[in-house]
Amino acid sequence: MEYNHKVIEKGWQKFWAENGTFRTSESTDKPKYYVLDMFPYPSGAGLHVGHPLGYIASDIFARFKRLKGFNVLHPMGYDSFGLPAEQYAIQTGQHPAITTEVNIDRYREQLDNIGFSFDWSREVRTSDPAYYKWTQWIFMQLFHAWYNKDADKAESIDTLVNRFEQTGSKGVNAACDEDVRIFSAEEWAAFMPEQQLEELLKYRLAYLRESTVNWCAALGTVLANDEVINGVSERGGYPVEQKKMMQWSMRITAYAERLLTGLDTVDWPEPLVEMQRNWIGKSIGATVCFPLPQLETYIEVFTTRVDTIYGVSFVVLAPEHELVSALTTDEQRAAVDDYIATTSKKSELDRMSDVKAVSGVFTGAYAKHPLTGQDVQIWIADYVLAGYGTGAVMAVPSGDQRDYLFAKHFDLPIIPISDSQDISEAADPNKDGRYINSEIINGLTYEQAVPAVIDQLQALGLGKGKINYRMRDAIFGRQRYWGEPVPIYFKDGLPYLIDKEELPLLLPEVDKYLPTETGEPPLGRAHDWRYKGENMYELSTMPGWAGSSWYWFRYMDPQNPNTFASKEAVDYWKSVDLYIGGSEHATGHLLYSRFWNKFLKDWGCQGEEEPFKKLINQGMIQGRSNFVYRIMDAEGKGTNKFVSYGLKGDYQTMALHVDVNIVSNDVLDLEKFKAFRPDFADAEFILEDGKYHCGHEVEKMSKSKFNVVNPDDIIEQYGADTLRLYEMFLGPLEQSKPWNTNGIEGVYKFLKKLWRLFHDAEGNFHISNEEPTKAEYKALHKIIKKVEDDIERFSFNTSVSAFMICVNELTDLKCNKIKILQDLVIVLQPYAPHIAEELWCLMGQPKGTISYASYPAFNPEYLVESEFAYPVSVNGKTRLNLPLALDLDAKEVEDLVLANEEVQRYIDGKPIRKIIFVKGKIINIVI
RNA sequence: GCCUAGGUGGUGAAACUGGUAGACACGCAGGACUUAAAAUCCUGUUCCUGUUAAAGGAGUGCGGGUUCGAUUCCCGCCCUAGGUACCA
Repeated sequence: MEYNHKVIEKGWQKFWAENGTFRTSESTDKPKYYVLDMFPYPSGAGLHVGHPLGYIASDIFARFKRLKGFNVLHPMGYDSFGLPAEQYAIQTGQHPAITTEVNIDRYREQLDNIGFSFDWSREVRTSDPAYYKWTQWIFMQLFHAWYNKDADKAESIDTLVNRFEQTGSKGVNAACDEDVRIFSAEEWAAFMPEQQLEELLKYRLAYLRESTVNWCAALGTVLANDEVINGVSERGGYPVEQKKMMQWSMRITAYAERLLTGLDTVDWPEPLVEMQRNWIGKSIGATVCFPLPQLETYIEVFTTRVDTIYGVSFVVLAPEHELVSALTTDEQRAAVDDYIATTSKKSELDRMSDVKAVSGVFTGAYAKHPLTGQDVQIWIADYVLAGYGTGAVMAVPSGDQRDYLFAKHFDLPIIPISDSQDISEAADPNKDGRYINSEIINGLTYEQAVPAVIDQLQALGLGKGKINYRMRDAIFGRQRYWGEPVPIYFKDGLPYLIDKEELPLLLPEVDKYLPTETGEPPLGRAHDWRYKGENMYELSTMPGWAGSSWYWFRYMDPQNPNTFASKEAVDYWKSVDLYIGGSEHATGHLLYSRFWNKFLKDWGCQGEEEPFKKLINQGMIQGRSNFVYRIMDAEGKGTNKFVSYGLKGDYQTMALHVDVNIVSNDVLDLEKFKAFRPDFADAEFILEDGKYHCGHEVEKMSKSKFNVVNPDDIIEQYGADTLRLYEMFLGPLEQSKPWNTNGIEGVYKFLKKLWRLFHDAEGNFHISNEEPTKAEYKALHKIIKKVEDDIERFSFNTSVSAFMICVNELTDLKCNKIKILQDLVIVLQPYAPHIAEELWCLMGQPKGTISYASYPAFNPEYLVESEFAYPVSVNGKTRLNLPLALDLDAKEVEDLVLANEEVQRYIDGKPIRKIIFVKGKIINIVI
C-alpha cells in the first residue's frame, strides 16, 4: 500500500476517541505534568492555519512528556462568552448561545482533524452555567474579601468588621479607596447598618464605586484599560471616552507588588515579563505637600525626584483636580473654566495626538514651597493626568523636559540646581553633579541628597517616601448581555451577595440584545428578574476576562458540582507547568489570571503563588497575499490581459488580489484562475518561461485579501501529520511569519520516504529482524538525542530537519530493521502521531500502544568515532581539541602535542591553552 | 522618545557554552527512468574572478573593538517587528 494519509488519519482519530486514549486520571505513581493552551474564543470564521501553531507545539510537548513517563494533563476548552456572538445576535436576533454552540462544533471538528491528544472529557466552556457558577462563586469570595497589607494577603471581610468593632479604623492597614473614614469602635457601632456596608464597600476586593471609566458608546459598554488600544476599543476600533460611572471594579492594585515580584520567579519570555513590569509601572519616589494657607489645606504632589525640590518654580494641577475651583482667583476664573471646558471635550485620541502642544492656564493662586516658604504659582494643564499619582506635580523646569517647555512657553523661571547641568537648550535630568541653589543639600551628591530632603520634609510633616504604581484597578462590569451575570442584588441602593444556594445565577432570556429605552444594559429587559422575586439584580455582566482568569483549575476537576475544583485535584495538579499562547494577552488575561490565582491562594483554595510556571509565546502566522497584474489600456481601463510579475515593468498594470489557494510557489494555476471569477473566464496571459508568476505581500489573514488558508484544505491534500510537521518546520515557534506552502512538499516527501522504508517496490510491508549495523544505530541514536534536546528547548523546527536527515541516512543504508524502526517511530510519534501509530501497528505491536510506550534511551557510544574533536583536560587547565578517533588519554595527548614540531614552535615555553584541530590537522594552538 | 526582540543565499531557515557559516527544505539548472506525464532517484546550486576545471578572493545590516579565531562577546550607528507613552 502507498502512504495514504486519509485512511490512516481518520482511522486513528476514531480509535483515540473511542478508546479514550488521552484520558488522564490522578490515580497514578507517575509524576504530573500540566500542559495548557490558551483556550480559543470560538469565532464564526473557524480556525485558520495560524491558530493551531501553538496547539501543535503543546501537543508535541505533551506527547513527548507522556513517552517520558509523566502523567500529563492536556485539556482544551472554549472561552465562549464574548462580543462577536452578541453583535451577531443584535443583527440577527439569534441567541448567542446558539451561535456559540454552532461555532464550537465547527472548532471541535477542525481540531479533531489535526490529531491532538487532548483529554476531551475535561472540556470546559465559560458560558456553561455549570462553569460560570464557579466564576460567580469566585466573584462572591472577592466581594467578601479585603486586603490586609500588614499580613500582605487577602482576608475575609469578617476580620475587618471584627477590628472595626474592637478598635475602630485605627491601625487598619488596607488596600482600599482613598476616601475611607476614620472612626473609633464606638463610632462604628453607632453607624447605621447601611453606613457600615457603604464603608465596607471601600475595602472589598470586588467593589462598586463611582470612577472614571473608558466608555465606548458604539459598543454600549465600559472597557478595561487593556481593552483600549491607542484610544480606541480593541474590538472593533471604536472611539472611547472618559466618563464617570458607578462601576464594579477589581482591586488588582492591592496585589501590585506581589504581581511584580512574582515575575522574578516564573520562566517567561523576557519581552512579556517586561510588558507586565511596565504595565504595573512601579515608581519609587515621595509625596510632597505644598501648603495653601488661605484655604488651610495643601496640594499633594508625587515626584520621583525629591532631590530637585529647590528647582520648583511652579505647581501644576490636572484640570480635573478637586482643589482647582476652590483656589482659582476671580480674575482668572473665566480663563480657567474655559480651559477646563476645552480639555474635557477632547477625546482620548485628540489628547494623544497633540501631545507636543503646550497648553495651560494660571489659576491666580500661590502655594508655599514646603522648604523655602516662597510663593509658587499654581497652574492647571492637561499634561498632568488626574488618574496618576495625586493629579498634581511640582514643576522643575531645569530637570524635566515637559516642565521646561511649559516654563519657556509661559515665561516662568527656570532654576538650575546642579553644577553639572546644561539647560541652555533643554532640561537636563542628570544626577551626576553637586547641588546648587539648594539650601540644605548644596554640595551634596544625588545619593546623599534624597534622604536629606525626605528627612527634612518628614520632620516638617510635609512629605514622605512613597511608592506609586501606574496600574489601575480593573473595571469589572460590562453593559452587555453575553457574559456571566454578577451574583448581586440591590436593596436601598446597596449591593448584597445573593445566597450561595442560588448559584448559578442564570442568564435570563431577553427579547432583544440591546440596551433598554432608559439606557439600562440588556439584562434590564428580562422579565421579573428579581432576587427572591423582590430585589433588582445587578444588570451588568462580567467582562470577557472573568471566565478565563481561573479556567486552568476547572480542567483539574471539570465536573465537580460542589466546588470549583476538589482539594485533591488541586493539590495533585498544582499549577500549569507549560503554558503556550500569544503575547497579546500580556497585560490582560495573564495579569488577571495571576491576580485571581494569588487571591485563591490567600483564600486557602490552592497553594501556588503563580499559576503558569513556564510560558511560551507562539508567533503569529500572517497571511501571504498573492497578486496578478492586469494590464491597463491607454484610457487607464482594465483589460482582460494579465502579465507575469517579472515582466510587469513593461506595461501599465493594476495589482489584484488573487486567491492564494490557486497559486503554488507563486505560480498561478491558469485554469483555476479562469474559474476564479466569471469575468476571468477568457483571460489572456503574458507568461515568463511558460509560467505566470504572481507578486506577493505579507498582510493580516483576512477573507477580503483572499489569503486565508484553512487547515482542512491542507489536511485534505497532505494530511494532518504533514500539517503538524510543516507548521513546526516553518521556523522558530516564537517568531511571527507569513504562511506559505512553498516547502510543504518537502515535508510530505519525508513522510512518504519514511513509509517506503517499511515497504518494498510493490508496496508490500517488509521488515527485517536482523541485528542493525553500527551505522544504523548511529543514525537512530543521533535522532533520539536530537529530538530530546530540541523538545526540551522548544526548537521544534530543527527536529523536523533532523528527522529528514535520519530517514535519508536510513534510506541510503537500505535499513528496514525492526530494532531501528520501532524506536524511530516512537521518537517521531509526538510530531506525526498518525503515521507513527500505523507503522507501530504494522510492525506487530498491539494497536494503539505507542501512546504508552517509553521514549528510547540514548546511548552515546554509538555517536563516538567521529573525526571531530571534543575538549580534554590536561594539567588541570589546558584544553585540547583532539580527534576522538585517536582515543588517547591525557598523558598521550600531552606527548603528542609536545612531539609535534609545529606545536613546539608556537609553545615557546608558554603553557598551551587550547589546540584546534580541523579535519585531523592542527589549525591553531592557544597559548 | 523609551523598553524588548530581531537583521545570515533567490526563499523558509540551521549553527545549543566563541571553533570548517549556510545543515535541512523549497525553488532553480542539468541528468536517469518513461512513448509522454505524474511519481521517484541522481548531480549541481552564497557571491565574485576563472572558458569548463584547478585555484583564489569576498562574505552573517553598517563602522569599530576584544580574541589565534566572532553570526556568537563589547562599543557606536542604521533598519524591521512588537509593546508603551505628557506616568511627574
